[in-house]
Amino acid sequence: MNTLAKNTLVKCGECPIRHRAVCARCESDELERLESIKYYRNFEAGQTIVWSNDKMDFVGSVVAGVAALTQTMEDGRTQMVGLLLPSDFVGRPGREGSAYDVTATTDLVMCCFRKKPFEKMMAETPHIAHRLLEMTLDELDAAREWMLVLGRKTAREKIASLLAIIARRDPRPGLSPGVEASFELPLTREAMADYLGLTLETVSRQMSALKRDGVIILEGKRHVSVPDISRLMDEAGDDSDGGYLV
Amino acid sequence: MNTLAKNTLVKCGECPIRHRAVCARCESDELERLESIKYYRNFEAGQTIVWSNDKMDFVGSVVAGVAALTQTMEDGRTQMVGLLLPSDFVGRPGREGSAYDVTATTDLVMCCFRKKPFEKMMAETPHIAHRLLEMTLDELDAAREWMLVLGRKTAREKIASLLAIIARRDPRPGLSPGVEASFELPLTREAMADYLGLTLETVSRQMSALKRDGVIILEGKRHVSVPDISRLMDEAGDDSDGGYLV
DNA sequence: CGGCTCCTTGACTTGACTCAAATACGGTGG
DNA sequence: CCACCGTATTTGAGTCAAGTCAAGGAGCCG
Repeated sequence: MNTLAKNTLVKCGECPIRHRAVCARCESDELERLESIKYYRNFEAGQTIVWSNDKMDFVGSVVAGVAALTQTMEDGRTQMVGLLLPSDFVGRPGREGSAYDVTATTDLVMCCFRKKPFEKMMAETPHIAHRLLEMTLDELDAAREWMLVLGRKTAREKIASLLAIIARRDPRPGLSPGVEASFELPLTREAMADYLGLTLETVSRQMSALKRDGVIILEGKRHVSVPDISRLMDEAGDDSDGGYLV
Repeated sequence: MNTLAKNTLVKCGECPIRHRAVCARCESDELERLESIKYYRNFEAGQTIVWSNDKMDFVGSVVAGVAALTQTMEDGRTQMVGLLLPSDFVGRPGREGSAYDVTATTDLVMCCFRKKPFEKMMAETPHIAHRLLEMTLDELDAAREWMLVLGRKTAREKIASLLAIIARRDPRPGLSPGVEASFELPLTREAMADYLGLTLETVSRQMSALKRDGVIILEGKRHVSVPDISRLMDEAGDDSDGGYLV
């Protein structure tokens, strides 16, 4: 985040998410056109980006940081329905409001496009529409995978699944010997609970249990090291990648 | 189903899902091209249409009947991750295999397109790609709504949510006075359980409870009548449409 | 040194699961 | 038309995983 100071103008060509975001397939002339309708916005951890049902006058990409999509019932029960990491897309072209609350769970930088011009451009440049279709299909797959987690896994498996996903998307190699992955949790215990359909007490207990059983190593509350990734995958219940067949 | 006999050739112009399926926006010349690469297939209730990870050489639309997408863990736990009703799309352009098992839960008619020609056509006709994007975004919204059901609702609310969804998508008006909706369940108790992340016993108990409390009227195991839809919505926990505002 | 917020842990409760049986229904063959 | 079988469903009794309620602890900042 610190590398992208507030209101810094970044050339699309130098953008860190250039090859993964909705603009991934654009040619340089298309990028120029995008540059003319884009602007950056910064959000602090905890800040709401859009409220559910509010009118959105932009769409955009997460450049740095993590955001969450959540749904809330009248009595306050809430469920996170999406976790947006850098390069993920926010907003739905062709619809006025947001269907969910969008909240920054860490400090965040968004690359925003004014909505009308973006929609016009999408209609005219298949590269953008195709990439957005591809990304939406990927998100649909991720949502469905998550339905299995929510519907059928135990609390312990749910926690392990979440940790495995974060470890996979943040593939910093282990620092010390005997540590295969190591990362900072971008979520509070409560946010984890909202993602997993659990209470925060249950999250805390299962984190402690995984630590006690040596599946993870906790340094402070948020830093997680994983000595053996395939062990973690086993705990998650999807041992399809248990190590065989490379 | 009976109106579409096996192997009957149907002109796209006369197709019952013409205006809702992936072909909805096509012009008549595009429809002709689609007609040249399409064929119909019939499936019986319970039959598997594609196995997870199997190669799919077609994509297509459900014309009549209901199909389910399911994921299964090694130990047999299964979760339904999608319910495909007429006009819904099956398969993912640009990917070899299916990510899920696709099963017919009632007798079913599919309009299939050979995959390669369909992909080629998609690249050339924005009408199809745009419609598919729109449908995929709708499915993503539906999947996320379902995540709230799976993660945060009680068994009783889950059942009520499922019944409300089916009642909404099958808007046959009530036959008798004092009945606002009435429909045939396209799922067994076990399939309902797999959709809702419950056991079939719990589904059965909650169906009995809703019947006892007068929320629904059961005739036989599968036919459901709803005397008061807003009551059912209340039971589902999303009383946003409680009846006010229109 | 309070006063936060976030997290952990303990004790008890409960909603949904498991195991087990009984019942309904549709179809088949006599 | 009826006896019989297999599948789908209902119902009961007991258990357990996760929830609720209630204290504490840890780190951080003014």
